[in-house]
Amino acid sequence: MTSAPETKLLQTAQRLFCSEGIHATGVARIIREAGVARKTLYDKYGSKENLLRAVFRAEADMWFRWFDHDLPGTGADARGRILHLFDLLQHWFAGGNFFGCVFINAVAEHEKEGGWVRGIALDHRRRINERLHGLVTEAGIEDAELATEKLSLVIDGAIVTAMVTANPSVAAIGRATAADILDHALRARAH
Amino acid sequence: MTSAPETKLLQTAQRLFCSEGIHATGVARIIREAGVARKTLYDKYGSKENLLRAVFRAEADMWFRWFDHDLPGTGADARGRILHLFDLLQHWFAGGNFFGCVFINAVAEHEKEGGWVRGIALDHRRRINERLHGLVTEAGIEDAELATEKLSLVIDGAIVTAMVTANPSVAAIGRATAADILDHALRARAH
DNA sequence: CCGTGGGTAGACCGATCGGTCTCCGGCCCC
DNA sequence: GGGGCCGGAGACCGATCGGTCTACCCACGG
Repeated sequence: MTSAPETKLLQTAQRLFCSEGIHATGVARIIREAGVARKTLYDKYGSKENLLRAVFRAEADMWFRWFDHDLPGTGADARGRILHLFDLLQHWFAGGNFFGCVFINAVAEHEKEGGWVRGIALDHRRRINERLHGLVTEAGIEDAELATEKLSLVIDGAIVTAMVTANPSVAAIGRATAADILDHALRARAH
Repeated sequence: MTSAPETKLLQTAQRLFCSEGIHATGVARIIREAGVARKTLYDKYGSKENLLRAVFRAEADMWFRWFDHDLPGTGADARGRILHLFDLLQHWFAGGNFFGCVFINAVAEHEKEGGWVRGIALDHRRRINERLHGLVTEAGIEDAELATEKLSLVIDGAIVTAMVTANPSVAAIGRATAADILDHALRARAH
């Protein structure tokens, strides 16, 4: 199993990178709040940048646990699972350690032309949208690409709004907007 | 009139803060690309933080030119003006100097508990939503608060998605989503 | 009982940070 | 034509940055 200092570093970095900002978080603070020696961080991760990459992986894992475990576990139909995704978002927002999506925040504070961060965020977004597209198609929506892009945009809007306002209930606004999108798309099919 | 070095500094900071990140942009780079002396920056703005405040003011001014000049100038009805806002967003995204909203980006890379940045972003958001609420009410929508929150969320989603993907046409996705929201709200009124 | 490996504590490095200061060139107005 | 001032060039400051390295501690297996 992974050693205790390693996971402690990952969790501390995940919290600090989002709540304080990545550039604003010094290595000294990470190791102090993780209760770990400086050398241990560099033994385990090699650099602050690699630690950030590990945080990316951890947040991506959370999303795919949602798609591959939590959502199928509800037993709901495709439309219900899409809407339930916003309940999972609300739970995330309300968890007390939510300060935005680390992918979005990282893109915001890194160079956007030619940097490596945006590429990772784009890949993450692509993989999320693949899962969304599957649900949308299963729901019987004709223009699945359009509906997927709309839902993806609403999800990002909910995440950013929750970060700025610190109000978890914006997920319910996103849920209602998603319902508008799905209703519109399914009504179009009924023609 | 404001002196040339002052506006040059503001424009350079606006571009660099968004394209490279605020913390990642050093004062040395700002003055180099602005072609201005270090002393001039501190004579005009006093600190990097105050320069950031000026960038906040400049971006807020853009939004209120939209609401108070551009949108009324279209002559469209309230629903049409709400949708036209997304055309303005698309023009903003496609301008070549778009790397996200400086308010959102600044919140993303600053401390979110007890910091001054989030307060400024919240105030900006409140003032935008006031204008949105006026348009939504004028469009004859019953639950104006809900529709306003939905539209605000879609706008933020479009901004963030455009930042990550560098694709201006996501504004059209936002426009179509806004149409779904308005249609749903206006159909509810027809009952 | 001793050796080894994982971990802590913390000194230390060069680079860069935001901010202050001095010096000097050139332009404008009396 | 001369004095005042705006602003460019850049040296300089203490603090902090990410990263390296040494010394020591301690638990565990032969």
